[in-house]
Amino acid sequence: MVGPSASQFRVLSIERISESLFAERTIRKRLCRDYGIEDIGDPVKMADSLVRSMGQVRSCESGTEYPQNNRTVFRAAALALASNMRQWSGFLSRRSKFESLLEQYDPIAFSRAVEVDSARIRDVANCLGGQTARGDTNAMVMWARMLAEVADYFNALKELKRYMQAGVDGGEIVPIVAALLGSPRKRLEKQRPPPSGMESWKAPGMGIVLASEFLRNLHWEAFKPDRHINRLLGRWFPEVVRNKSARAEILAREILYCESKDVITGLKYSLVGMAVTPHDCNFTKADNLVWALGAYVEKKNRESDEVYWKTVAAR
DNA sequence: CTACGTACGGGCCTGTTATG
DNA sequence: CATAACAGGCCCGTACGTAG
Repeated sequence: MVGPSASQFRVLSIERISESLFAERTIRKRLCRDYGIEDIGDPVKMADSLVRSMGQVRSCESGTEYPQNNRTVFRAAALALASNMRQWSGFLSRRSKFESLLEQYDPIAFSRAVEVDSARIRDVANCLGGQTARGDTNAMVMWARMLAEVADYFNALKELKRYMQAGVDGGEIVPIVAALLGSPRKRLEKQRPPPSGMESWKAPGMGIVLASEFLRNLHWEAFKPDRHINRLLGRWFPEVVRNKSARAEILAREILYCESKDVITGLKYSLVGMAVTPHDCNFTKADNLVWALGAYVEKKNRESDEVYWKTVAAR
Protein backbone atom coordinates (compact mmCIF):
# COMPACT_ATOMS: atom_id res chain seq x y z
CA MET A 1 0.00 0.00 0.00
CA VAL A 2 1.28 3.43 -0.87
CA GLY A 3 0.80 6.70 0.99
CA PRO A 4 1.24 7.60 4.64
CA SER A 5 2.28 5.01 7.17
CA ALA A 6 -0.38 2.92 8.87
CA SER A 7 -0.23 5.04 12.02
CA GLN A 8 -1.34 8.14 10.16
CA PHE A 9 -4.20 8.94 7.85
CA ARG A 10 -5.73 11.85 6.06
CA VAL A 11 -8.97 13.56 7.05
CA LEU A 12 -10.84 16.64 5.89
CA SER A 13 -9.54 19.94 7.15
CA ILE A 14 -12.66 21.80 8.23
CA GLU A 15 -10.54 24.92 8.74
CA ARG A 16 -9.18 24.90 5.17
CA ILE A 17 -12.61 24.31 3.72
CA SER A 18 -14.07 27.12 5.80
CA GLU A 19 -11.30 29.50 4.75
CA SER A 20 -11.73 28.66 1.10
CA LEU A 21 -15.51 29.04 1.26
CA PHE A 22 -15.27 32.62 2.45
CA ALA A 23 -11.96 33.68 0.92
CA GLU A 24 -13.27 35.35 -2.21
CA ARG A 25 -15.42 38.41 -1.79
CA THR A 26 -18.11 37.64 -4.38
CA ILE A 27 -18.59 34.09 -3.17
CA ARG A 28 -18.64 35.21 0.45
CA LYS A 29 -21.34 37.75 -0.33
CA ARG A 30 -23.39 35.18 -2.22
CA LEU A 31 -23.18 32.66 0.64
CA CYS A 32 -24.20 35.35 3.12
CA ARG A 33 -27.15 36.34 0.97
CA ASP A 34 -28.27 32.79 0.15
CA TYR A 35 -28.15 31.54 3.73
CA GLY A 36 -28.89 34.74 5.63
CA ILE A 37 -25.63 34.75 7.58
CA GLU A 38 -23.59 37.70 8.76
CA ASP A 39 -20.22 38.62 7.26
CA ILE A 40 -18.18 38.67 10.47
CA GLY A 41 -14.76 37.94 8.97
CA ASP A 42 -13.97 34.74 10.88
CA PRO A 43 -14.42 31.89 8.33
CA VAL A 44 -14.68 29.13 10.95
CA LYS A 45 -17.48 30.92 12.78
CA MET A 46 -19.18 31.76 9.50
CA ALA A 47 -18.99 28.12 8.47
CA ASP A 48 -20.75 27.24 11.73
CA SER A 49 -23.48 29.74 10.92
CA LEU A 50 -23.78 28.32 7.43
CA VAL A 51 -24.23 24.79 8.74
CA ARG A 52 -26.73 25.94 11.37
CA SER A 53 -28.67 27.77 8.68
CA MET A 54 -28.92 24.53 6.71
CA GLY A 55 -30.85 23.22 9.70
CA GLN A 56 -29.80 19.58 9.79
CA VAL A 57 -27.44 19.61 12.72
CA ARG A 58 -29.09 19.46 16.10
CA SER A 59 -28.04 22.55 17.98
CA CYS A 60 -27.81 22.21 21.73
CA GLU A 61 -28.62 25.79 22.70
CA SER A 62 -31.81 26.26 20.72
CA GLY A 63 -34.74 24.39 22.22
CA THR A 64 -36.38 23.70 18.86
CA GLU A 65 -36.58 19.94 19.27
CA TYR A 66 -39.28 18.32 17.20
CA PRO A 67 -41.49 15.56 18.57
CA GLN A 68 -41.00 12.16 16.97
CA ASN A 69 -44.34 11.97 15.19
CA ASN A 70 -45.72 11.72 11.67
CA ARG A 71 -45.80 15.47 11.21
CA THR A 72 -42.07 15.65 11.87
CA VAL A 73 -41.54 12.83 9.37
CA PHE A 74 -43.65 14.53 6.73
CA ARG A 75 -41.75 17.75 7.25
CA ALA A 76 -38.42 15.95 6.85
CA ALA A 77 -39.61 14.22 3.68
CA ALA A 78 -41.18 17.32 2.16
CA LEU A 79 -38.08 19.42 2.78
CA ALA A 80 -35.82 16.74 1.34
CA LEU A 81 -37.96 16.63 -1.81
CA ALA A 82 -38.09 20.43 -1.87
CA SER A 83 -34.29 20.49 -1.95
CA ASN A 84 -34.21 18.26 -5.03
CA MET A 85 -32.61 20.08 -7.94
CA ARG A 86 -33.44 23.57 -6.90
CA GLN A 87 -31.60 26.47 -5.42
CA TRP A 88 -32.28 26.32 -1.71
CA SER A 89 -32.08 30.08 -1.29
CA GLY A 90 -34.86 30.55 -3.84
CA PHE A 91 -37.02 28.04 -2.05
CA LEU A 92 -36.47 29.77 1.30
CA SER A 93 -38.24 32.86 0.01
CA ARG A 94 -41.33 30.79 -0.81
CA ARG A 95 -41.10 28.53 2.18
CA SER A 96 -43.91 29.96 4.28
CA LYS A 97 -46.30 29.76 1.33
CA PHE A 98 -45.17 26.17 0.79
CA GLU A 99 -45.82 25.35 4.42
CA SER A 100 -49.37 26.66 4.35
CA LEU A 101 -50.06 24.74 1.13
CA LEU A 102 -48.80 21.63 2.95
CA GLU A 103 -51.06 22.37 5.95
CA GLN A 104 -48.04 22.96 8.18
CA TYR A 105 -46.79 19.45 7.35
CA ASP A 106 -49.88 17.74 8.73
CA PRO A 107 -50.07 14.63 6.52
CA ILE A 108 -53.74 13.91 7.21
CA ALA A 109 -54.83 17.50 6.64
CA PHE A 110 -52.73 17.75 3.48
CA SER A 111 -53.95 14.52 1.92
CA ARG A 112 -57.51 15.58 2.68
CA ALA A 113 -56.87 19.02 1.18
CA VAL A 114 -55.55 17.39 -1.99
CA GLU A 115 -58.78 15.39 -2.32
CA VAL A 116 -60.99 18.42 -1.84
CA ASP A 117 -58.99 21.15 -3.56
CA SER A 118 -58.20 20.14 -7.12
CA ALA A 119 -55.76 23.02 -7.59
CA ARG A 120 -53.66 22.22 -4.55
CA ILE A 121 -51.17 19.94 -6.29
CA ARG A 122 -50.60 22.47 -9.05
CA ASP A 123 -50.15 25.25 -6.50
CA VAL A 124 -47.51 23.27 -4.61
CA ALA A 125 -45.69 22.46 -7.86
CA ASN A 126 -45.75 26.11 -8.91
CA CYS A 127 -44.47 27.07 -5.50
CA LEU A 128 -41.55 24.67 -5.84
CA GLY A 129 -40.72 25.49 -9.45
CA GLY A 130 -38.03 23.80 -11.46
CA GLN A 131 -37.86 20.77 -13.64
CA THR A 132 -38.73 18.20 -11.01
CA ALA A 133 -41.55 20.23 -9.41
CA ARG A 134 -44.35 17.94 -10.54
CA GLY A 135 -42.56 14.76 -9.58
CA ASP A 136 -41.54 16.15 -6.20
CA THR A 137 -45.09 17.28 -5.48
CA ASN A 138 -46.53 13.90 -6.43
CA ALA A 139 -44.03 12.29 -4.10
CA MET A 140 -45.11 14.59 -1.27
CA VAL A 141 -48.72 13.57 -1.82
CA MET A 142 -47.70 9.92 -1.67
CA TRP A 143 -45.82 10.57 1.56
CA ALA A 144 -48.85 12.28 3.07
CA ARG A 145 -51.17 9.41 2.10
CA MET A 146 -48.71 6.88 3.40
CA LEU A 147 -48.24 8.65 6.72
CA ALA A 148 -52.00 9.08 7.06
CA GLU A 149 -52.26 5.29 7.07
CA VAL A 150 -49.44 4.55 9.51
CA ALA A 151 -49.75 4.98 13.25
CA ASP A 152 -46.13 5.84 14.05
CA TYR A 153 -43.71 5.86 11.13
CA PHE A 154 -40.91 7.36 13.20
CA ASN A 155 -40.95 4.50 15.61
CA ALA A 156 -41.19 1.95 12.79
CA LEU A 157 -38.11 3.56 11.28
CA LYS A 158 -36.24 3.30 14.56
CA GLU A 159 -37.17 -0.36 14.82
CA LEU A 160 -36.02 -0.91 11.26
CA LYS A 161 -32.73 0.72 12.11
CA ARG A 162 -32.30 -1.47 15.17
CA TYR A 163 -33.04 -4.57 13.12
CA MET A 164 -30.62 -3.62 10.33
CA GLN A 165 -27.92 -2.77 12.86
CA ALA A 166 -26.95 -6.42 13.31
CA GLY A 167 -23.59 -7.23 11.79
CA VAL A 168 -22.97 -3.67 10.70
CA ASP A 169 -20.49 -1.07 11.96
CA GLY A 170 -22.02 1.83 13.85
CA GLY A 171 -21.47 4.49 11.22
CA GLU A 172 -22.73 2.33 8.39
CA ILE A 173 -26.31 2.05 9.56
CA VAL A 174 -27.67 5.38 8.34
CA PRO A 175 -26.45 4.98 4.75
CA ILE A 176 -27.84 1.46 4.81
CA VAL A 177 -31.27 2.65 5.91
CA ALA A 178 -31.09 5.39 3.27
CA ALA A 179 -30.29 2.82 0.58
CA LEU A 180 -33.09 0.60 1.84
CA LEU A 181 -35.67 3.39 1.72
CA GLY A 182 -34.45 4.37 -1.73
CA SER A 183 -34.58 0.93 -3.34
CA PRO A 184 -35.98 -1.74 -1.03
CA ARG A 185 -35.64 -5.26 -2.38
CA LYS A 186 -38.51 -7.71 -2.14
CA ARG A 187 -36.41 -10.25 -0.31
CA LEU A 188 -35.63 -7.75 2.42
CA GLU A 189 -39.23 -6.58 2.68
CA LYS A 190 -40.33 -10.18 3.24
CA GLN A 191 -37.75 -10.49 5.95
CA ARG A 192 -38.66 -7.17 7.56
CA PRO A 193 -42.09 -6.04 6.38
CA PRO A 194 -43.10 -2.38 6.59
CA PRO A 195 -45.57 -1.35 9.33
CA SER A 196 -49.25 -2.05 8.74
CA GLY A 197 -50.78 0.51 6.41
CA MET A 198 -47.69 0.53 4.20
CA GLU A 199 -47.11 -1.71 1.22
CA SER A 200 -43.42 -1.07 0.98
CA TRP A 201 -40.56 0.68 2.72
CA LYS A 202 -39.98 2.62 -0.51
CA ALA A 203 -39.67 6.31 0.20
CA PRO A 204 -41.73 8.02 -2.50
CA GLY A 205 -39.68 10.15 -4.87
CA MET A 206 -36.39 9.29 -3.22
CA GLY A 207 -33.33 7.29 -4.13
CA ILE A 208 -30.40 6.82 -1.75
CA VAL A 209 -29.38 10.46 -2.15
CA LEU A 210 -32.66 12.12 -1.20
CA ALA A 211 -33.32 9.44 1.42
CA SER A 212 -30.04 10.45 3.07
CA GLU A 213 -31.28 14.02 3.07
CA PHE A 214 -34.56 12.87 4.58
CA LEU A 215 -32.82 11.00 7.39
CA ARG A 216 -30.59 13.95 8.03
CA ASN A 217 -33.66 16.14 8.38
CA LEU A 218 -34.65 13.74 11.16
CA HIS A 219 -31.23 14.48 12.69
CA TRP A 220 -29.76 11.10 11.87
CA GLU A 221 -26.12 11.74 11.10
CA ALA A 222 -25.37 10.97 7.50
CA PHE A 223 -23.17 11.79 4.57
CA LYS A 224 -25.39 12.48 1.58
CA PRO A 225 -23.67 11.03 -1.49
CA ASP A 226 -24.67 13.66 -4.02
CA ARG A 227 -22.69 14.65 -7.10
CA HIS A 228 -20.60 17.35 -5.45
CA ILE A 229 -19.62 15.09 -2.58
CA ASN A 230 -18.76 12.16 -4.84
CA ARG A 231 -16.72 14.34 -7.16
CA LEU A 232 -14.66 16.06 -4.46
CA LEU A 233 -14.12 13.02 -2.25
CA GLY A 234 -13.13 11.00 -5.31
CA ARG A 235 -10.62 13.67 -6.18
CA TRP A 236 -9.19 14.18 -2.72
CA PHE A 237 -9.25 10.63 -1.33
CA PRO A 238 -8.91 8.17 -4.23
CA GLU A 239 -7.26 5.55 -2.03
CA VAL A 240 -10.09 5.70 0.54
CA VAL A 241 -12.61 5.33 -2.29
CA ARG A 242 -10.81 2.21 -3.44
CA ASN A 243 -10.71 0.88 0.10
CA LYS A 244 -14.43 1.39 0.71
CA SER A 245 -15.51 -0.03 -2.60
CA ALA A 246 -15.45 -3.64 -1.45
CA ARG A 247 -17.25 -2.85 1.79
CA ALA A 248 -20.01 -1.01 -0.06
CA GLU A 249 -20.50 -4.00 -2.33
CA ILE A 250 -20.71 -6.39 0.61
CA LEU A 251 -23.23 -4.20 2.44
CA ALA A 252 -25.37 -3.84 -0.67
CA ARG A 253 -25.29 -7.52 -1.52
CA GLU A 254 -25.42 -9.18 1.87
CA ILE A 255 -27.42 -6.70 3.93
CA LEU A 256 -29.68 -5.14 1.31
CA TYR A 257 -29.76 -7.95 -1.29
CA CYS A 258 -29.12 -5.30 -3.90
CA GLU A 259 -26.61 -5.09 -6.74
CA SER A 260 -27.59 -1.71 -8.12
CA LYS A 261 -24.70 0.48 -9.22
CA ASP A 262 -26.44 3.58 -7.88
CA VAL A 263 -26.87 2.04 -4.46
CA ILE A 264 -23.30 0.72 -4.29
CA THR A 265 -21.88 4.06 -5.42
CA GLY A 266 -24.01 5.95 -2.92
CA LEU A 267 -23.06 3.66 -0.07
CA LYS A 268 -19.41 3.85 -1.06
CA TYR A 269 -19.20 7.63 -0.94
CA SER A 270 -21.20 7.79 2.28
CA LEU A 271 -18.63 5.47 3.84
CA VAL A 272 -15.75 7.50 2.41
CA GLY A 273 -17.25 10.71 3.74
CA MET A 274 -17.55 9.29 7.22
CA ALA A 275 -14.05 7.80 7.10
CA VAL A 276 -12.48 11.16 6.30
CA THR A 277 -14.47 13.24 8.78
CA PRO A 278 -12.25 14.29 11.70
CA HIS A 279 -13.24 13.15 15.20
CA ASP A 280 -14.23 16.56 16.44
CA CYS A 281 -16.72 17.13 13.63
CA ASN A 282 -20.06 15.47 12.96
CA PHE A 283 -20.78 13.91 9.57
CA THR A 284 -23.59 16.25 8.66
CA LYS A 285 -21.47 19.32 9.26
CA ALA A 286 -18.56 17.96 7.22
CA ASP A 287 -20.96 16.98 4.44
CA ASN A 288 -22.69 20.38 4.44
CA LEU A 289 -19.35 22.18 4.14
CA VAL A 290 -17.95 19.93 1.41
CA TRP A 291 -21.22 20.31 -0.46
CA ALA A 292 -21.08 24.10 -0.20
CA LEU A 293 -17.48 24.05 -1.36
CA GLY A 294 -18.45 21.97 -4.40
CA ALA A 295 -21.45 24.13 -5.21
CA TYR A 296 -19.82 27.53 -4.74
CA VAL A 297 -16.03 27.25 -5.01
CA GLU A 298 -14.63 24.01 -6.38
CA LYS A 299 -16.98 23.68 -9.35
CA LYS A 300 -17.01 20.79 -11.75
CA ASN A 301 -14.07 20.74 -14.16
CA ARG A 302 -12.66 23.84 -12.52
CA GLU A 303 -11.32 22.36 -9.32
CA SER A 304 -8.14 23.81 -7.81
CA ASP A 305 -5.21 21.92 -6.35
CA GLU A 306 -5.87 23.37 -2.92
CA VAL A 307 -5.16 20.88 -0.14
CA TYR A 308 -8.35 20.32 1.86
CA TRP A 309 -7.06 17.57 4.08
CA LYS A 310 -4.70 17.13 6.97
CA THR A 311 -2.81 14.17 8.33
CA VAL A 312 -3.64 12.94 11.82
CA ALA A 313 -2.58 10.08 14.05
CA ALA A 314 -4.57 6.88 13.75
CA ARG A 315 -7.60 6.47 15.98
C1' DC B 1 -43.27 -20.62 -17.09
C1' DT B 2 -43.12 -16.89 -13.14
C1' DA B 3 -40.93 -13.64 -10.15
C1' DC B 4 -37.64 -10.67 -9.41
C1' DG B 5 -33.67 -7.87 -10.35
C1' DT B 6 -30.32 -4.87 -13.17
C1' DA B 7 -28.72 -1.90 -17.06
C1' DC B 8 -29.73 1.49 -20.08
C1' DG B 9 -31.79 5.34 -22.35
C1' DG B 10 -35.25 8.86 -22.79
C1' DG B 11 -38.11 12.38 -20.49
C1' DC B 12 -38.62 15.85 -17.27
C1' DC B 13 -37.52 21.22 -18.24
C1' DT B 14 -34.64 25.21 -15.58
C1' DG B 15 -30.57 27.53 -14.01
C1' DT B 16 -25.80 27.70 -15.00
C1' DT B 17 -21.96 27.48 -18.04
C1' DA B 18 -19.87 27.36 -22.63
C1' DT B 19 -19.89 28.94 -27.26
C1' DG B 20 -21.00 31.83 -31.29
C1' DC C 1 -25.19 39.77 -25.98
C1' DA C 2 -27.87 35.86 -27.48
C1' DT C 3 -28.12 31.17 -28.05
C1' DA C 4 -26.71 26.40 -27.31
C1' DA C 5 -25.23 22.77 -24.26
C1' DC C 6 -25.02 20.75 -20.07
C1' DA C 7 -25.95 19.30 -15.10
C1' DG C 8 -28.75 17.29 -11.83
C1' DG C 9 -32.00 13.20 -9.43
C1' DC C 10 -35.67 10.50 -10.30
C1' DC C 11 -39.16 7.79 -12.92
C1' DC C 12 -40.57 4.87 -16.48
C1' DG C 13 -40.40 1.53 -20.15
C1' DT C 14 -37.77 -1.89 -22.35
C1' DA C 15 -34.50 -5.56 -22.78
C1' DC C 16 -32.17 -8.93 -20.70
C1' DG C 17 -30.43 -12.15 -16.89
C1' DT C 18 -31.06 -15.58 -13.27
C1' DA C 19 -33.22 -18.66 -9.87
C1' DG C 20 -36.83 -21.73 -8.80
